[in-house]
Amino acid sequence: MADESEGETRSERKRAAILRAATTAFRDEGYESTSMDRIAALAGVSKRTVYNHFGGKEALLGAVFEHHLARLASRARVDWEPARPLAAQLRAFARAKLATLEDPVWTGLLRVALGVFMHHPDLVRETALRASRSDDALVSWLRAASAAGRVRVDDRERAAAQFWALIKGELFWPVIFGVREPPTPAQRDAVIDGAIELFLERYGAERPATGRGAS
Amino acid sequence: MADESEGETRSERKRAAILRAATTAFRDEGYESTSMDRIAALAGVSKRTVYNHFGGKEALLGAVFEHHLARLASRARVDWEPARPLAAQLRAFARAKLATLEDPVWTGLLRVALGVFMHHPDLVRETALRASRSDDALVSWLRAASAAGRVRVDDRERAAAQFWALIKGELFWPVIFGVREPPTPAQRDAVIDGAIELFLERYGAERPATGRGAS
DNA sequence: TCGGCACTACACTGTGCAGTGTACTTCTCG
DNA sequence: CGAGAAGTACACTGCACAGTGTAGTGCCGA
Repeated sequence: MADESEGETRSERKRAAILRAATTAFRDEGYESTSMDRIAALAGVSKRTVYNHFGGKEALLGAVFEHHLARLASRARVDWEPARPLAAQLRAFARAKLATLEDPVWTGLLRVALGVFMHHPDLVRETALRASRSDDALVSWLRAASAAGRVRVDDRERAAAQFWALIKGELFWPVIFGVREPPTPAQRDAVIDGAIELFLERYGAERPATGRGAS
Repeated sequence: MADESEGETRSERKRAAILRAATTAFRDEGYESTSMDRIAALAGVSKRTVYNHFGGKEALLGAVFEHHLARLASRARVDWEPARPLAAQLRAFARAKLATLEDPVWTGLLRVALGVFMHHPDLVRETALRASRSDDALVSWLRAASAAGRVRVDDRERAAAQFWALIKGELFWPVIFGVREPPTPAQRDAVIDGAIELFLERYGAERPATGRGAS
């Protein structure tokens, strides 16, 4: 939590405080309903300082968003490992991506940011591209697995999209939109396993028997 | 286009005009950026009249949303037909649901409404429930198909969720969020076919090859 | 033709907020 | 210590807009 406010310039400390304050304010109150005065107060900083650090309200939201995006980007990635069962590797993919879901700060913030960016098609597109960069990792993985003869996929893009659709459609969007409670780890794994089963039934090339590989 | 402004009370005509104006205004400008004055002007109606017909801004958005929801709800549904191939029936499901995507008024409006409702968890839940009512139709369909021995599905809810996740994940969310252009009919059908293929490979019982009887 | 309902024009309140300008204080670092 | 960068307090501009009150006008049905 308070691990980023140590041993820095006064300026950097202030900046961090503002970002933290803005994060919770935006998340809890929404964008429009959060005033810059409130953020300043919450950060224990003068309003002027907020404006000295960030161009304006919109820029501040952008900075907050970037900040957390970067924070989350430092999550593990998955590489092709010939020796490991396909299901296990796919599970790792899914878990890594869904790790963001367990970060309530992020989900709340994303909700708000989505609402705001929705009216900024350019921003959306740009940010979405960066966020879906990780989706591409699965494409590479599929290429490797395909070369190794472990999956039979002609259209890797589509297969990857399908996999993510299965995962996100059940676990991500419903949570983002508040239609569903965040899943328990057990539920989450059940969905992931279901998705992997569906996926490998079609694309997997190694099916031994009733290989519902219990790991 | 102008098919709902005929032969009605003056009051009803005005009301319709307001709804129409609000629709385009909200869709084009977003919720916050649209003033009631602007809607009134656009509808060729005095601001006071707007307030006489609708409680306030939020209520107006609600009414607009309801209006179009009702308009779209008058779309075809799909029933279990033993004689028809599974794939064809599923395709009908998918097409019916995606018909809304071809209504640009609706997508634009949904975008805005999502942004607003995002801060109203109760409203979201209620509306989402109504909107996902149609998902349930697939569950019933699966029950019938299962009883007829044409599919082997234990968890129908999950299977239905997976199907919709496949469809929406590739065609719905990306369009709503403006990450992707609306698909051409050809692209749309390609995705649908891909989803159906994946789905039936696992759940279809009329498939010759990879039989996983197990039960 | 007349009564009343719906609509209009418009002024007006009240608020909330983004963003700025400035004189003053505090911190930090050489 | 001393200078300058950064922060503070606060007053203030300007605006946009939701929502209301009212006095008058047009419309529609009986």
